[in-house]
Amino acid sequence: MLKTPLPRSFYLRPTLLVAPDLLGRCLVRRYRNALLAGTIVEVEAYLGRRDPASHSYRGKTERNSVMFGTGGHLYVYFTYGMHFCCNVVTEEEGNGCAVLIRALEPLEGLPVMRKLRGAPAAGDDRLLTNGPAKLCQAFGIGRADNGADLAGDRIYLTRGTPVAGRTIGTSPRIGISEGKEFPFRFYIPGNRFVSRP
DNA sequence: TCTATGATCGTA
DNA sequence: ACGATCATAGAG
Repeated sequence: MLKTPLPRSFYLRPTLLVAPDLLGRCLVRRYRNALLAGTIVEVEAYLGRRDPASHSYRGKTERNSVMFGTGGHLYVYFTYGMHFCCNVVTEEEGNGCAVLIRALEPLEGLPVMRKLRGAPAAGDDRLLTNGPAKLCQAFGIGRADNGADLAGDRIYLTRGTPVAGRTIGTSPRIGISEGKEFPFRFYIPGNRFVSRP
């Protein structure tokens, strides 16, 4: 596995090209002294000001300001009073586009992930990272990581094993009330760590 | 100030 | 199906 971070140019493309291209890539996270890693198996695209399901739909606020920055940064938000979720910002400054990472297949650092997830994931490693809030907890991602540069050395993506376009599954996005008609969820069919089949 | 609600998860 | 639990945004 190549350990060098993907270049900035990877993220500066149209979001609907980047999102499926993230499948099979590897998320690497340095957490204290541990190295955590996982393969991305499920994502959702959010298309900025023209997308009613996007946090950036109503323009820039303090909460979503990272979304309006340059691609290649991490947008972390807090929701439902208890969960963090993380997105990869795409395209150029001002567009407000991002891709939500919804599920990972753990590769390295499983013992640390089990400790961070605690009892809810006991006895089944699928429960470590098969959801956007679960994977953030397993990787120790929180408020402090909002705005992190993916070209840095704390959190970044590596090339991994890209997935051929024709084998990618699509569906409507999960948990939204508007924009349900668009198939902007992308996943690896049959992978055990996808949040919903 | 005040209030409704959410890109969710775990338990029943 | 439902409760937990609170930051955020928009209204007043």
